[in-house]
Amino acid sequence: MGDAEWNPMTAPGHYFSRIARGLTRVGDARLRDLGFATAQLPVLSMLKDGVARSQTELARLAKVEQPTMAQLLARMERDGLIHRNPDPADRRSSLLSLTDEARAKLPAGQAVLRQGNVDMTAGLSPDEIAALVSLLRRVLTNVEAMER
Amino acid sequence: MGDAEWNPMTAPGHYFSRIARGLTRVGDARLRDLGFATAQLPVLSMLKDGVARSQTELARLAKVEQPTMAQLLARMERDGLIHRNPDPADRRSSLLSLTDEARAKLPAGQAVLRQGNVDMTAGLSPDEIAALVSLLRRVLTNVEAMER
DNA sequence: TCCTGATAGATAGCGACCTATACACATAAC
DNA sequence: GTTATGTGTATAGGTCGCTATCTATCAGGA
Repeated sequence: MGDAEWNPMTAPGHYFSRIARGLTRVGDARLRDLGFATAQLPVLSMLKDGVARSQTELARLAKVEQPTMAQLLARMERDGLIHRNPDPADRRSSLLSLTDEARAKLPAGQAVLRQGNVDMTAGLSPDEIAALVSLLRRVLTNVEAMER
Repeated sequence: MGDAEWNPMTAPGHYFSRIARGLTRVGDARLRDLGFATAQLPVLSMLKDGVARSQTELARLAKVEQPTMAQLLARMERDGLIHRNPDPADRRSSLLSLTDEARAKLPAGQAVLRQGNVDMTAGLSPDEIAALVSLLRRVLTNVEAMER
């Protein structure tokens, strides 16, 4: 095989990086007027309807490590999107919930991300989109298996 | 539609982020013994065979912004992977090239990344892999169009 | 030749991700 | 009850990506 000519830029793996970075850039640009960032939307969505959750729970659900979530939440608190209340059942823990401003703007933020998902599959038929999602799921399963 | 129930975690876009991060984590772990990082491989590959390139050229080819490449190259120089020589034709510019150590270890690093690309498509038929790459290319084209 | 606009790099500052580690509190085991 | 273990957060330190901005040099046209 032409392994001597193998180029990391044309390997499938690199497409994931470029697509993910591009989506984040576009998403952040489109969300900026709302005062949101792409990485915040999972948290905001998990706290909607008045649900209060702990930092660890949010990290687990959003699939990031706990210190990553700690930093993200610190910025969101700084920016007035969330606030903390002590967990009455566990003095180590705080429960996070949305501020009124964040709750009010959340639907618009979700709409922006939804539109981004539509835009990135422009020109793909419903069958092709379904095939893509199915393949992404299988690749993600493989990648998670590689981590152990 | 069930838009009220739309969840960013199950949107296609989020798969790209998780797959990309997972691939980077796995790649970095597998490359650590070699002293390489995933982000360095494009640079290393572009400088193989004694080719010397400028920082701007490397940034353009690797599809990252110039300051990103500047930092990456600074770390690589610190770690003894590359060195700079003044460009005789342009006093603003330096030409980067590989150190002997980096050149010696490059094939092993490329093999690690190649294997990662194989592992992440485990269980996919050649046709499915081809379909995935084709879909990724189309999505990337869409994402790049969204940035303008 | 001199000015003007393009280009190469450097630097500052920030976001989002990671690992490793420390600490406080909770809980189970004895 | 005391001890051991587990769990929730915090903190330190590092990589990689971005935008914005600055300086130095180059190159073309008046």
